[in-house]
Formats: sequence, C-alpha cells, structure tokens
Amino acid sequence: MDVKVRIAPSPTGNLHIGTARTALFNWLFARHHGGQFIVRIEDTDLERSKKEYETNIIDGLKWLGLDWDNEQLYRQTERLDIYRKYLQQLLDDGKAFWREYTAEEQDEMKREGRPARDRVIVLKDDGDPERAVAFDDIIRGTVSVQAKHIGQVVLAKDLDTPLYNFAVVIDDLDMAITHVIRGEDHISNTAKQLLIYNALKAMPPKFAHLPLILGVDRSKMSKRHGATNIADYQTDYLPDALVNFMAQLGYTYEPEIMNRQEMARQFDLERVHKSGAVFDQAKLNWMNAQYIKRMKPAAFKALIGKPELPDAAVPLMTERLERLGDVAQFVYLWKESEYESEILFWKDNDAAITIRALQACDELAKSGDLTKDALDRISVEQFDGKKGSVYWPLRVALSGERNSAGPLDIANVIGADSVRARIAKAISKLQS
RNA sequence: GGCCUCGUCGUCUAGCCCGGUCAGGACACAUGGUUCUCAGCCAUGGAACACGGGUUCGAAUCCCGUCGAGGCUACCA
Repeated sequence: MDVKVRIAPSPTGNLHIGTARTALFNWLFARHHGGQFIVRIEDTDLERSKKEYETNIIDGLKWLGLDWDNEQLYRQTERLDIYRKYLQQLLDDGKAFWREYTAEEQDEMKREGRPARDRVIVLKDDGDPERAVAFDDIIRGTVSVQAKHIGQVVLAKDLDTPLYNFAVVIDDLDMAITHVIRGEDHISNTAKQLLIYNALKAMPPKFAHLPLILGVDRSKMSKRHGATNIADYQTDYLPDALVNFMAQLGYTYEPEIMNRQEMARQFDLERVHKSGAVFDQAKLNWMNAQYIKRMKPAAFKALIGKPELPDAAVPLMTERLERLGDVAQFVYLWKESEYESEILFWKDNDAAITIRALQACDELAKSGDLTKDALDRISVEQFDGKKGSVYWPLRVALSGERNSAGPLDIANVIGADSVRARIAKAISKLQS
C-alpha cells in the first residue's frame, strides 16, 4: 500500500507551532515510506478564514523545508461540488436528515450571538447506543467510545456549506489518504468521523494521534506561553534547527543533532510518545546554536547580510550566537562603536597606564607585529606581567564592549588601519 | 459535570512490550579548568520511576486501585 498523508491546516490563524510539528511528523512518515505528503487548506469556516493566513501557512511550511507533493493546493472551498454530491447521497439513502429547528432553538442561537438558521444536515445513527465505536490508534492502541457519548454529528449547514467533520472524511476518502496523523485534540472527533465512514460504507484510514506541544504550565501551547506563529521564529532561528527541535517533541533521535533526511530514515510512527511535551525555549536556543556553529562562512555571511566580511569574522560570531537576531552585538566587526571611556580601564588601572598600553599596541600595529607573542612580551616587560593591562584596553578600544571576542581576533578581521584608528580614538577619549 | 487520553530528573527523554542496570543521555543549573572579558570547549556535581496495594526470590517494568495532569464537550477547525 502506498502511503499518502496530509497536513490540513485551517486558514483561521497563522501557522501554529503545533500545526508545524504535525506537518513535520506527516512529512517524516511520508518520506520514510517513499509516500506522498499533501497540503489541504481547510477553509470551510467562511467567516474566519483569511487569505493572509493561508499565505502565512504556506510560507511557513516552505521556510521549514517541508515540501509537499500536490502541485496545486487543495482548498475545501473549491471542492464544494464533491461534498454536495456525498451529502445528497447520504440524504437519499436515509443516512442523514434535515434537522429542523424550533422557534425556541432559533431564539437561543440569537441569544448566544450565533446566526440563526432553520435547519442543518445531521447524520442519522440508529445503531445500538450501547455499542462501542472504536479504532486502533497507531500511537495509543485501541481508543473506544460508546455510541451514546458521541453526540449529534452535524454534517453541514446546508448542501453548500459542509462542516469540518464531514469535509475531512470526504476529503481523506476522496484523496485516498492512508494515514491520518494529527494532534491529540482530535481524538474525540475521530469517533464522529468513524460514524460518517460507516454511513458511507467506506474503509477509514489508519489513525495516529500525536501528543500535544505544551506550555510551561503543561496546558496546550498558546500565545500566552510565547510565540506560536512560526513566522515569529524566522528572525532568530534556522529552519533546520527548529525542525530538529520540533522533531524531538514526542520522539527520540540518537544522536540529537540530526538532519531531516536521516530522521525520515529512522522515523517510526509506533515509537511516537503518548504524553505531551513542554516546549523548552532554552533547548531550542541550544539546538539553534549548534546549527549556527556548523554553518559555512559564506552561508552565514549571506544570512546576516554581510557578504563583504572576511571569513575570519564568522567563527567569532557563530561560536557565541544562540539567536540570529543577536548578531547586532558584533557590530564592532564592521563598524566602530561608541562607548564610555571608563570601560577602557582594566581593574583599577588609571588613565596613564592605560594610555601607555594602548600606545605600545599602536606601535606594534604600526610595525605589523600585533601578535600574541608581542603582546605577552610587552605585558612582561612593561606591566609587571599583567596581561590584562594590555589585552583589556586593546580589546575594549577595538570592540567598544566589556565583553567581546579577543583583541587579536578582532584586529585580524578589521585590519591594521582600523586598529590604529580605533586605538587613536581610545587614547584621545582618555586624554580629553 | 460527562467522555477520552496521559503520568521516569526543573525540561526533552532511554529503559517498560520480553521483571534482575549504581535508573542512562541531552538541555538547564552549580562548581572547577582553559582565559584580558564574554562565549566556546573540557571536567565534576546535585537532580526522577506520582501514590498505595497485589503477583514475584526480585517491580520503573506485570495486575488492581487512588491521586494528579491534559484534551474534547460548536450550526470552529
């Protein structure tokens, strides 16, 4: 059997981190089996669906590198004919019926602020209410509900306005989806959908319900826990790092750092965990740092929009960066920065000794001998062997920061002329 | 409330199916080393089987119960 799975986001919001993770697991499963992964936009909720959300979702999936196999995007609003056909068929077969609302019920809808309508199409279930409606979840094993607990299955508002549970079933059937891999929050919908498959005399696909991504308070991850919109991660995180991180929420890969192809090779749905996983920003940051550190100089420079920098500048940044947005803290590698003259003093050194150290450094720069050996020698000969008296003011003169990369590394990046200019500026700051 | 699901360090988790490990790893945290500072890197450390019964020579692992947590409970998806 050829595997075919889908991600079915509804464009009623931006690409949520949870949806992205579900998409990733579907992608991993499809790629593992050499099957198909398709994207279907579930836009049956006309009031809340927006084109901008659809764009955000598509852009997010592309950014994450989760490529799909349907050339054209499926949209439920473009498939209304299909739903109508099945709806009519169920109605004709007596498997569904128009449920008329009484005046009182309509009044209540109005009171609840919902648009009142006089009837909807409901699935007819005249089976034994005590019977078990069950399915074998690949991740959780048997999940069973008694029919009487399922409740009314409303299929559509009218022939042209299908509702979620009905539209998913028709689509999954029509598109020959073999495995429905989705969030745990859909478990209770599954029973309703099973009833619909049954009425259609169709074989349901296999189901696998993923554990949820949780916030620190262990409730379903939402905006109050932090960013849920994938787009919000694009300025700070590498897509490969985010993917690697999300893949481990509910699954274990060994080693932890692994590219998506290798993850796909190993992936096994049955090994997905049952319990929810807290989204740990600190671990994401660490993972991101791992990927940043491994970047090739050219790629990194292009990413931060500084292609003109020498390659030597790259490790100075990549070894220290957790989030790409923080790259601004390395401005000193391409631009002289402002700072308070007091930070030039190492420990309790005064201006005179600091100026003397800077002048010595300038001499070295002038003669092209700004090296570790030379600096160490000066420390010993002129500053009682206190390397800080030399290294610290030089480094601050070059970076304008209390904390930065080493002075020799910076000098190597900015060149002798800039070194001397920055030293001169530091000295003048101290003399004024 | 009802229905469904889940429960190993603070977090992600290995181990559970097929009982016997000092319950392992990673992140985070702490300490030390490298060092002019920061980061990085290296080393070390503290840190968990939700609870109670049962089965067994032996239980994180098997069984029962309790407690706890989450999800769903729309004419949203």
